[in-house]
Amino acid sequence: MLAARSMRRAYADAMADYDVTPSQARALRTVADLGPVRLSVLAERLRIAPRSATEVVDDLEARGLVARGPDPDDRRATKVALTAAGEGLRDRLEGARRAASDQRLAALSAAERDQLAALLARLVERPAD
Amino acid sequence: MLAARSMRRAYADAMADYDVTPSQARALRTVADLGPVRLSVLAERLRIAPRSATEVVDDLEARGLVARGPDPDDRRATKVALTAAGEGLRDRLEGARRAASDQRLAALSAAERDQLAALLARLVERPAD
DNA sequence: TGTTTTAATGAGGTTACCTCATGATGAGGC
DNA sequence: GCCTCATCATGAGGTAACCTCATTAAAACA
Repeated sequence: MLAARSMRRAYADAMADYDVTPSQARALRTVADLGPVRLSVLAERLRIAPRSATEVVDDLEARGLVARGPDPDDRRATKVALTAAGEGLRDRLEGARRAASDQRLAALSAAERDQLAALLARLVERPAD
Repeated sequence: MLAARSMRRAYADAMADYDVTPSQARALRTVADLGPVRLSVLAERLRIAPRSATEVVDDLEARGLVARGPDPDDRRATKVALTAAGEGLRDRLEGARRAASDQRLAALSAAERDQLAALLARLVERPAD
């Protein structure tokens, strides 16, 4: 947990330059991953209430990073997609994240990194038994 | 990060039965670790503003888990210490935490756990260069 | 056709933080 | 010994990121 915390802090520091809150960065990444996505699906993926997703999207939209559009399959729903500005920021954030990650992981050799990844994967794959 | 998140969630679930918020649990652990401690030191250790430490301690004190007392060395300061009830709860929380941890780590052999611990320690010991 | 469900959002609340101001105390200069 | 300045906890008031519940529009079903 110590290692994870220090890594998360490194990520947060890397994000700090870009004037997005952690919650906005998470939402931006998720929208990028899912493509044009319904608010309710986004909420589920972010593990927040649908009402809260509305707010995060409001913020991102106000910053011009995402855009709301109609869902052709359901006129009640709204689809959220990245704008060009959103994609640009997403790429820069991803780069910063990767740089922070690489810097940390430089303490280990390639073989050790693989070993670590394998061990952690074993921990994760454990279902909720 | 995935592994850490799933572990943190397991911890949170384990805590959920005991009617303390994560921030209270953290403060309780920290007070337990530091013994009778000044509010300002507690704040620093928790990485929150001194004013915020006052609030957390207010909550814990209202629940009878910690008690404020004078600092013999400085009459401006207040020292916070666990009560008997606080120690009891701390022990129960620690037990739950350990149980959750053990359950997760059961996916690995003892040798693998040692290996994992060693690798993570290498990541952590990296100073902020 | 009418009822029920589902999608997003308005209204208002909570938690865990924050900053700034204040009163009491301690510490250094002279 | 007194004066100034720093430091301790806390009052007052604010914010971010969540929440629930109520509402409106549209879809699904019977």
